[in-house]
Amino acid sequence: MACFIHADLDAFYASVEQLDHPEYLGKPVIVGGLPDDRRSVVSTASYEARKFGVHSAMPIAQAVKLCPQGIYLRGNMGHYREVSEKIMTLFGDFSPEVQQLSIDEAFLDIAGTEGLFGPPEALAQKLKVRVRKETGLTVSVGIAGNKYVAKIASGMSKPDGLYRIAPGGEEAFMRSLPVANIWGAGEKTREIFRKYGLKTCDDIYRLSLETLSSIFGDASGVFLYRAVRGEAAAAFDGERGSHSMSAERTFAYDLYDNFTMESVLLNLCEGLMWRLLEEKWRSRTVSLKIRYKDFTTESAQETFGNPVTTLNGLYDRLVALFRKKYRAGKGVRLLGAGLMNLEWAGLPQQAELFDKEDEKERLLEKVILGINQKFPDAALRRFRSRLGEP
DNA sequence: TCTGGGGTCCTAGGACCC
DNA sequence: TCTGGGGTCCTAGGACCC
Repeated sequence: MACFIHADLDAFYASVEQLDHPEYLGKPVIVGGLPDDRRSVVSTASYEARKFGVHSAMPIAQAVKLCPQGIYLRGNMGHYREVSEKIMTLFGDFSPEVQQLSIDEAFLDIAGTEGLFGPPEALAQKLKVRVRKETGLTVSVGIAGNKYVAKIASGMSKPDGLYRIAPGGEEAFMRSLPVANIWGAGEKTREIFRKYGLKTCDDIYRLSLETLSSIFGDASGVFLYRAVRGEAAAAFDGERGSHSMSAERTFAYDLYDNFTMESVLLNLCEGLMWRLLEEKWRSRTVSLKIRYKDFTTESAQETFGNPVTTLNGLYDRLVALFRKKYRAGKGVRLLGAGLMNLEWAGLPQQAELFDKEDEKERLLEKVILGINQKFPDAALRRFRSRLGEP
């Protein structure tokens, strides 16, 4: 019998900070930015902070108004990743099949583990105790016959909860919920729900697949049809399709100057190139993102015959896109760069793809990109001068 | 109170080929 | 002589998630 656990750490970043700084315990902790950081948003709010109405994605400035006595932190992603890895390893002791969904949540396939850990609730209880003992963190757990329903269940058990949907009870469970509980239906979709007077999953359940598809489009129609029946979501299964990597930066104050903006693009390229080499990916498609001061967002991408092999090559392609796309004089609040359709590049390359000069440049760049991880400013200056900029 | 950063997936239209 | 149908790749924009 199929059985899945969804394990989700409670207010992860804020909880880690409270563990590292016991003086924060019991206090409203808001990770995402300092009170004076312009244009920052809340990444995670501790449960104490949520009582004031502070929640994820809220602008820091608004959080400060709601909760002036809060402890505001920018956060330390590297540290959170370390803690996350430790917990994911621990999850591996309870199931051979752990599917990490994000930094703070994972699915565990626990079919056939009964002999070792007892019934699913007993396993979940042991897992919660171990996470608490070894890290001090609390985790909320959902148990169901498929991943989708397990995820909904864990969300309803927060914080520090445990919620099991009995086998076969998935459909009745989903139908009993308001539409707000549907994972995968965000603000825009909820607007359509309101427009059609759909308040509960049962309201959606009563609509035919044809009706749902005509209202929400083919893919979303099928998704909703299955979701309210408590059926597994394709999104959580199967092998991932195409990969991409991107980097972007929002500026505290809008930029107008091309030289400054192209410096930023170079900076973004360095980070991407470093990761591309580290993670052994290859890409032929470069993308650019510009968000103007009025929040309108434009993007451009171009696919080339040959993959990106050097920082110089990546920067040249990105700047060409930028010079074509940027509406001169408009204030820019965000610039982004990306590499799409990544392919595994771990296999030996065909030598003819790269000429000798290119190969020399790649080796030099790799060394400098490495240095850049430690001394960002020095490396940036050096590259700018190499690129012949003023 | 103006709206982060890093991802995935979907849609619609165009180019191109058979 | 007035225009099919399917498949694939590409691009721009959007919705959504944590």
